[in-house]
Amino acid sequence: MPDRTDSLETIQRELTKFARRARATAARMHPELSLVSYTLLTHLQDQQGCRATDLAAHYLLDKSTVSRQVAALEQLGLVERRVDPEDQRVQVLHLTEHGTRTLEQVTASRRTAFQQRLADWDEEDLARFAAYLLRYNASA
Amino acid sequence: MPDRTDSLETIQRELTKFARRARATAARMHPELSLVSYTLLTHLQDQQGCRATDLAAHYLLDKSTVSRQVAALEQLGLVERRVDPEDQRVQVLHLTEHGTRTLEQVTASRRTAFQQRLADWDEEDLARFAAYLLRYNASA
DNA sequence: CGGTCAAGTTGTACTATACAACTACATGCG
DNA sequence: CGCATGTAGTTGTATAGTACAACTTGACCG
Repeated sequence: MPDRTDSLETIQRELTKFARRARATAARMHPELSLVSYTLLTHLQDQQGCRATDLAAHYLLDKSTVSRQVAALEQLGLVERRVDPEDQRVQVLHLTEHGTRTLEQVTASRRTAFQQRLADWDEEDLARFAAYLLRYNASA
Repeated sequence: MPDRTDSLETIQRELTKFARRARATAARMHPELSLVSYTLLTHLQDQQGCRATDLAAHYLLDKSTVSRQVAALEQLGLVERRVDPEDQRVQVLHLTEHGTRTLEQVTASRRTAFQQRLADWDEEDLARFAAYLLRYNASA
């Protein structure tokens, strides 16, 4: 078995390799929805709507970045803003019908890509890999 | 145990989460060396020098992108070009002394960050996680 | 030799991003 | 109440990274 240092080195190298490719791959797969846009939409879906500030905090993005991303998503008709009646400063963001459908399509095709890529993994390895990734990300 | 679909979903979600954060984290950690520059330098180190075209092919980047990255690294004195005597079109890229030292520093501090983050993982989990990442990336 | 191919550079454009300055609204204290 | 301070979001500006297309230079083959 490799020792601790070897494993750390490998983890670092392979995660880096993955990160480098991810955006480009995502962009090629879905020219219509960047990795960032995609994750913002999934967050809106999971949270059933949230504020721009929440997105910025959750994804460690500047609020100006989120503001522009949201503006673009709104232009595309994927997202809509509803002013919070409790606080006029706040815009609660929601997926539109079109946004929901688009997200479903992209999610489906991403899922297919992952399925193919992991087709020859057995169920136990998949479960363990998933658990490790969760644990890793949770430690951030 | 989660079923196959659950695991695939988790893997997809967690890898995406990681990818989204990686660049920003790397940038904060090492303002002097972006994730891309860092990986280009490590490739030069591993390969003991290579051509710009090789970098482009390996990292799925356009040759113009690599050309500019390399120009920047040369400006910083991290990389030098040596025209291949066999073929005047080719520039073989090498780390400079300064490049080697800078890369070592960044690598060391990245290693420390990973060590801290994975400090409470036991050796077996690390080895397995490393193996899964290797296997995953190899399937690309 | 001349045509075709390969390596690399440069022009141009676009996206994602940050930071700073600003507007609009909210809230709480004197 | 009314101003001070704080929060949500937008806009101006700048930068990095990237792609694609057009170009230059050199290699190689028939």
